[in-house]
Amino acid sequence: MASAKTQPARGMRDFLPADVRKREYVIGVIKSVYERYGFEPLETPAVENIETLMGKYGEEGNQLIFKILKRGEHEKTGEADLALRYDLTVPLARVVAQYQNELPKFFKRYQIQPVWRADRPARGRFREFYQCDVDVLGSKSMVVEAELIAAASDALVALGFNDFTIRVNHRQVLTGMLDQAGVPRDKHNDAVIALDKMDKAGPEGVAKELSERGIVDESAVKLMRFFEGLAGVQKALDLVDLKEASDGRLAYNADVLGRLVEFIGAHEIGASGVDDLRQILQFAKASGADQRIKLDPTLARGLAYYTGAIIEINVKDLAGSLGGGGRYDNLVGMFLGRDVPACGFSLGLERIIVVMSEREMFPAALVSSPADVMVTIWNEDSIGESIVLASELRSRGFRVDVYPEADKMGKQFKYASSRDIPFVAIIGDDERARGEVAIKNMRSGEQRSVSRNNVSELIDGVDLRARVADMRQVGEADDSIKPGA
RNA sequence: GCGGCUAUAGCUCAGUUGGUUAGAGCGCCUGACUGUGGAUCAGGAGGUCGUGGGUUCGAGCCCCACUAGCCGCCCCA
Repeated sequence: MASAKTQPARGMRDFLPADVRKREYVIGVIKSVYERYGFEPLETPAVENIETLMGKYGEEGNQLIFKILKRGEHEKTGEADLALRYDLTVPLARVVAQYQNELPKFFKRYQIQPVWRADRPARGRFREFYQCDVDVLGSKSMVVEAELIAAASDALVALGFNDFTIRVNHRQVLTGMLDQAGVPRDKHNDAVIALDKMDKAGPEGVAKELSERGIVDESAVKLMRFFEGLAGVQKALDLVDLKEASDGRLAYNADVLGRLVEFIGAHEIGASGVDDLRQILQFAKASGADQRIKLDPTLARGLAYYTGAIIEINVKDLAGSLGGGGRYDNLVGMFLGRDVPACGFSLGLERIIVVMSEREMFPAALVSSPADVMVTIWNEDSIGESIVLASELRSRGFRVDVYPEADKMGKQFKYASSRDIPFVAIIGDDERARGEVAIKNMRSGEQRSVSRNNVSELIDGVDLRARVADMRQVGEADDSIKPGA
């Protein structure tokens, strides 16, 4: 037999049962939090017309779109007319433009589906991956930003995260800062890319890159002085012994806001951006999410469609982000010809899973066995009886596996053991003669016989509803499992 | 797209300056155990050393290309 390549395509993955359980658990938690915020579900096709996607993500984004060649007689032209969706935001904008009359004035939707990018795979980065998006369309109010931040924050907390940072910036603030520093508009992109590397490359690295990207020294010095000022604030706060770490965060944000006002001054666009940030902090305070927020004037984000606030969530042990989003007030306009204000946020499922696995944050119940009870088969003649017993147990709510062959008892027990099934039911000749069934508790090793009607008495400690409820709870340290188990 | 590292049994890895028949642990299968898993013991299966070329009397080892994976850059969820 010829052995073919069995790996999935590059950057794509198969999900075995344990993987799927983890994924469904995370999706379930996120979904329930999103619904608690009044978001409604939406699904869109994997494939979009290529014009729908092209030009929405910037130059780099265009290259990373998975394109689908024309089919049939046009295939040989090598042209593409369809493409796999690159994110969930642009399809949403299309949907809103298409169904504007059927959707509510303020459309709050969540969408958890895969997207595809022809990117190079890396840790936490795949070519097919799930995004968990929430977006609000129809309002320019910063209440939207604050609520999205609170929802994403709640979702992460519900999954057991407590150390994430929600970085917030604003496209208009970036514009204001760069204008005030005297950076010409056509160099804004270059400057932003350089500034974005502040946390990795440090001030020296950024200064060097600014100069390499053709930002004149005078502008660069103004910018660097500002950011060194911010770093100084952070350093000073680190030295103070605060009661709560979040107090430092709040003090820092207040200070940054003040410095931005000062730096941007009367610059109209910039000042309105700073005002947005002020409001976001104010509204986020009401939900308590402000303690997670860190204003970060170096945050850039690559997607071309953002117009206002930009948001990104980070944890220390992951180079990339756990999620990101922002305001995109004129993306819908590209489809509709009339702007609809919008803002959204996306959590990256794969990255959340990478970090949760490494930190062993998944609840133990997740890796539990595929069944509560396995019914053995005594011999060929008793197969029917085993199936009847399985049906009885299933009707009582147990998850029941029937060993499919009349194998040696040892084999059957070994199989149940290897699958971590907690109870094994046996109806052998003796049991049958007495109208009983033997139940062995595989954890304790104890085995007892009871009449068929009382079987469930011996299968204790198993309650599907309790298990599901347990899974939904925030994972505690001693409630966790080994990754990859 | 760029730079570095890696690829040997199902898994984790040894493998000497290039030299007969490539090893270990774990796992798997069989038996000790005619109605019972985990522990122990005995035995067994499983590798064209990622793929393709090259150097050499001889390559798991050296060289080249390709593929896949990891780390960094770029970008991103």
